[in-house]
Amino acid sequence: MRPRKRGPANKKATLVDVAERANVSAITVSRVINQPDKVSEELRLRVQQAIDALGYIPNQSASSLASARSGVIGVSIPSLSNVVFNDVLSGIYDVAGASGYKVLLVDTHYSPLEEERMVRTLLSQSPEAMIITGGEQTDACQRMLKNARVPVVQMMELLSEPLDMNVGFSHHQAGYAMAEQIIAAGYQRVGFVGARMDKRVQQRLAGFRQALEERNLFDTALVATTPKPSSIGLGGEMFRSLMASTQGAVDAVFCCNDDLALGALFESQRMNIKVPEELGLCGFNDFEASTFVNPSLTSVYTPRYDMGVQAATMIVNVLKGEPQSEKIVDIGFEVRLRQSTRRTAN
Amino acid sequence: MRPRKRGPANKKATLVDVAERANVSAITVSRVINQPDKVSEELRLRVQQAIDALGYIPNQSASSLASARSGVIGVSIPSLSNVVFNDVLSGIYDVAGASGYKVLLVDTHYSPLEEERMVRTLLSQSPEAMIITGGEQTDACQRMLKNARVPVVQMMELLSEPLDMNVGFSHHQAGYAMAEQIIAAGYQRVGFVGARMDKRVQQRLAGFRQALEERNLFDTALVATTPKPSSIGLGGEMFRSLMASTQGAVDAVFCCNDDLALGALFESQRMNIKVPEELGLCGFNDFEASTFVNPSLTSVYTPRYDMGVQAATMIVNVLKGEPQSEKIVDIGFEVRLRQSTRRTAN
DNA sequence: GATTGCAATGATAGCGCAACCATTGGCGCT
DNA sequence: AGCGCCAATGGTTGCGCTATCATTGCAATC
Repeated sequence: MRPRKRGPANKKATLVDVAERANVSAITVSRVINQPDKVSEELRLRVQQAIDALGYIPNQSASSLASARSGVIGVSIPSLSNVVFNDVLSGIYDVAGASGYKVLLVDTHYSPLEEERMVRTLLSQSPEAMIITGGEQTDACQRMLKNARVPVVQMMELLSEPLDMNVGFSHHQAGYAMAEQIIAAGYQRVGFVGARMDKRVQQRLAGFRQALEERNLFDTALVATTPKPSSIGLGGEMFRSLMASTQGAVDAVFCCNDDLALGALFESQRMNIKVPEELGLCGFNDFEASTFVNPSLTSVYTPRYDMGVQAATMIVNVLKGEPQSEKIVDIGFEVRLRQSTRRTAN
Repeated sequence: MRPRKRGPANKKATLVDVAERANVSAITVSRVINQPDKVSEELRLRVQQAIDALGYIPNQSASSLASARSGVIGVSIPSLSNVVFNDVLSGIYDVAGASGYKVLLVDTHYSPLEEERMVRTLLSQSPEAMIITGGEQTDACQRMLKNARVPVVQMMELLSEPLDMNVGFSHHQAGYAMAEQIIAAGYQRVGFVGARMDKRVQQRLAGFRQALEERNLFDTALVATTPKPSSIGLGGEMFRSLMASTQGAVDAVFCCNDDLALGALFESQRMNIKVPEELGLCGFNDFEASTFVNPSLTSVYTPRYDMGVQAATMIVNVLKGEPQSEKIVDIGFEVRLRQSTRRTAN
């Protein structure tokens, strides 16, 4: 390599440049940045001055390489556009940021193959820990994660055999609980509307189905699903088509999330179907709108922000070397009954 | 440093390990990874085999350090929980991902000081480009960005003096246009409900105000603002309190975004105020719910996904060395009139 | 048949930083 | 006084990779 040109401010300043200017050794500059209490007040000020004067910004690549610490937590989620992950990410960012970690985020578009590619990308950044979604990684992906020898949290759902740590709740139980409540509210012919149909949605459906089967109320004809991504518009469409195909032989509908449920609710208004009197309606995740819409929408609250906080906290604690309390955390859920299932008659 | 222990798989595999196993030089392995066409078929296969066998994952820190290319685009947004940025991020991620760039994302919580801190963090990762939000960076922050000598896109709004590139639309014009439409629909006493009141919301308000003032319709008493973050719940509260404080002397309300507007709409339903007959209502950003709610909500559509795509595309083109068409792109907006301002009488 | 050109591969030398160990000097203790 | 100790600072080395410049061998050219 050619000797570097030494023109004026030709290149970004390095540790050595700062050291020269402050008339100290490079390692002292490094200490000023990373372990300021190990440096005398006087030197620290002198060095800080040189840093400011040169506009020095440490090169994290070099630091990572030399110290084997990147300060990065890799996070993989299946969808950036699904609002559910916003809240989770907020929790992760808040905790990670407060502990000085950077978050490198990737979107797998609900594809295990893309997830594998993305995890490889993340691992090449030498993250100190990983937070990933669910448990449907490819074998190769799981192997990579194990070889990486960093703490891993799988979040969003409870797993029977997590790779390492796990925080989530049982989507099966949640689906079951919601179904029970619908029935308890007096509805009998309960339909299901589901989109995307990823693993977690399937589990909700399974829970729902079990609750109904136990009471001999389950009817496949009342279940409508699609691999398309959820949206309010889709919820409306699916609702209308379910009502048509069943010729109204449905007295309640459980939507696999609140987008669909809101769409169904708005559509039912246009169809002049009275909710909750003629039809019960409920969703999942409890978005803010569900509280405020008229009638307010029954839903299953999922502690998404807390889940993100929990995931990041587990990571940070392990990285700090603190004793680990729990490897698996059930963050729970909460059925929130509102007007949309409050059948007055019956 | 001590000689590294050579136990079995004691450490993660390196380029050299792969090279030894494949019986080639290290640089050849590097080529197999980065410029496969420069290596003969035979060697390429042999090396690939070794890579797979060892589960080798390149160390991006070392690569960045040696090549001065990180493959990272730094992105700074003011809020992770504001859904508006979801769409923008989706666009950025789609384009960046397709071009092989990683995205390092930070959240500044609408604070210029935190933004400065976060930009410093981003720059320490040697990003090849930066995408940041708006133009209210601190002086120090702007200086850092200039010294970094990487392409920078400021997005979300049009700036008179962008640091480098700029993509957005005029919030002033958008506010003005919406106000014009409200008036054209026959409303006269138009209120404004705004939350967060960041620069862009202020510009919307300024545009709104100008349109009303030009017609002698502006009345400060009808403007309600708060620094709190927007939400549906807040929209309901602010609407109710505006109606109370003005004793109903308002015949339309422009909310600075759709969260507030939906909250206001739901609240108006509970207050038995007929929209659009007794009251016109409109929002901003055009969330999906606005299309489907009853009555459907007039709003200003903002091309958020496209804006993300545009920002990332500009970056990628510059990085590719392609001739740059435009440094400043006005991505536009579109007033979408719906039922909530469709006054039947008058 | 000698020359040129190019494709394929290798050797060497850093990139900027921090781990490690060494050195210095001052302090408290017996 | 002599010893050990610790705080403050520095010198050297190497983290894992790629830019750069060889080197090799072979085909195409006249």
